[in-house]
Amino acid sequence: MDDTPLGTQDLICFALYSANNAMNRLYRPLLAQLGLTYPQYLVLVSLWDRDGKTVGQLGAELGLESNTLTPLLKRMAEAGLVTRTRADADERVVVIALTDKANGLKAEVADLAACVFEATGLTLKDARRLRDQVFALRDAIEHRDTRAD
Amino acid sequence: MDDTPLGTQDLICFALYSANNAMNRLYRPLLAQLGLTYPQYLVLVSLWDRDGKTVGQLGAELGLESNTLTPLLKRMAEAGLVTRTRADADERVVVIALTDKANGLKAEVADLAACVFEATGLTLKDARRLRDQVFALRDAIEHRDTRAD
DNA sequence: ACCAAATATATCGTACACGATATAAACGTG
DNA sequence: CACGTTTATATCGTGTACGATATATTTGGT
Repeated sequence: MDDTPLGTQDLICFALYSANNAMNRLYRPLLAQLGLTYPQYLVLVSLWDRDGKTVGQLGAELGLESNTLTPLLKRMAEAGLVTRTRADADERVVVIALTDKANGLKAEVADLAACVFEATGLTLKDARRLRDQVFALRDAIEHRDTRAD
Repeated sequence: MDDTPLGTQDLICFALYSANNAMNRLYRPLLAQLGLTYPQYLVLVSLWDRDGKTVGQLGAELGLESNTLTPLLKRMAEAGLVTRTRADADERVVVIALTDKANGLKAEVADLAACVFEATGLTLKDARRLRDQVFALRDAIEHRDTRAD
């Protein structure tokens, strides 16, 4: 019927894709000064909220699985940022805990996050609204059976 | 002043990150049936709008550079989806053109895009508004001198 | 016409993401 | 208390992204 000549600039998925890439390009050099990557930064933020999460709990929060998290956490452990310990109660579980070195980065990371927020040019209110809309979109596509088979 | 105990769920960058990951997880199995990855899909959409773009033009549109595009386009060429030709006028430039095989995917890709849009659960109006807000955020962080030195 | 600077791709190394699969520990039902 | 099932993490291969760097072509000033 309609030819729907959709260009890349019309797609909401491309908006997310290119905005996420741009955000990474903004974060990368700042985090590199601290020896961190973006997902490693997320792990720190998550553990500063509550330390001692398991790999599975981190994955549930960040939307990642062990195939991504295990090597990432091993790199963080090698860098002296976290410890990886098998739980006593259940030997399958690995508990991730922050080191003093990681806790020492807290202030610098807070500055960096403020700097990034300022770069968005958004008011706190607008940022919250946009954030929640993006989360809602994520949840919509995550919890949907595509029924494509 | 304030300790701002920001968790991952408070960050707009994490909203973008996790929504983009979720979008990829939605697209991936659908595109895999057509032998495509997500950025390869973007290349097709871009070239369906106007065929015969150079690597640099594709990069400007998609926000990527030759370090990402060159291997990606080589894989697409190996898969028989595009041709890569040095321009006569300027031998530095590589022109990317669609093959018949790529054009044959147009209808299936259109179905797929419609399916993804439906999964967002958004009205056309809301999707456009959100898309433009996300693009605006991207442009804000892209065109800002972080002045972090 | 020469040659330094600019431009367009390409190459390389690192670190994600992810589907598929493997391994090992804990659990449950008989 | 055996043993199949479930659960938690790990491993592997592929394909991005990206900074840094390399290569090749073109351009511009003299």
